[in-house]
Amino acid sequence: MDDLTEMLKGTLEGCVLEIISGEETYGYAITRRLNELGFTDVVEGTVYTILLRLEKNGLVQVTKKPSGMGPPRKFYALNDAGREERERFWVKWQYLSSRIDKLKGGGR
Amino acid sequence: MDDLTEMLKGTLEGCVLEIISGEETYGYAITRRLNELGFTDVVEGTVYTILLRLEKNGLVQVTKKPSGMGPPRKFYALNDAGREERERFWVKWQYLSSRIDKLKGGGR
DNA sequence: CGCACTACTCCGTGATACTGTGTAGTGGTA
DNA sequence: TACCACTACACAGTATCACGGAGTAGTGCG
Repeated sequence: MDDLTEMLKGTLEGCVLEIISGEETYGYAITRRLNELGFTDVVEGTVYTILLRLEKNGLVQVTKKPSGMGPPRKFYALNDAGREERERFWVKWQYLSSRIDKLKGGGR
Repeated sequence: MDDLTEMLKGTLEGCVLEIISGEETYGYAITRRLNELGFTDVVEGTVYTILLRLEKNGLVQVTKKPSGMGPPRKFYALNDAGREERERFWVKWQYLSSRIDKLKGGGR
């Protein structure tokens, strides 16, 4: 798939929120998960900027744990604000995708 | 619907391509059409920057016509490159939306 | 000891939608 | 005439976001 970066703006953060909501996890693993899910070109640098942003915006709770497989990991879990933001994201996604699909189908 | 601007990045241009592909039209009318379609916050300034970009990238053919209802209008129509770009846009949209929906549904 | 893999940080870049302001043409109305 | 509303386009500046690249560290394997 050729370049999706522009299309991912605003949605990738929501995807990360969704992944975190499933289980407490960390940056490196989130990147691998996104790659598995078809977001093949998403790299670590991108995910870490999103995670720092989530932390700065108070949407996640962060816990540092030793790894055994390398440096310590920063585990992320959604707090209440994070769960609300995740809800808002899905509402927006639903809204947008329905409008786009309507436009595709003739826009009537 | 609260702010969709980030989510629109990369998709709004495709929407404009789709609208133009339906009929030769002009900036002001495209803005109204987008508003009707549910992209309520999209304003003229945004549409004109997209149209200028499409023209600069050689995806449209432009024809100036007098209006009778105000200043002359610049009508836009897709050329071959524009039709190809439109195709690529829908392929990308299909790819992205299917991945996101899969993630939403549990990501398996 | 070097290399691969894991794991995080940070600075800069490019693309995009948006904001605000300005210009201009037409028509209605007081 | 003077004013306003609606139509129609242009452009400079801003914010946000994903990404690239480089660097730092920890573990284990040959």
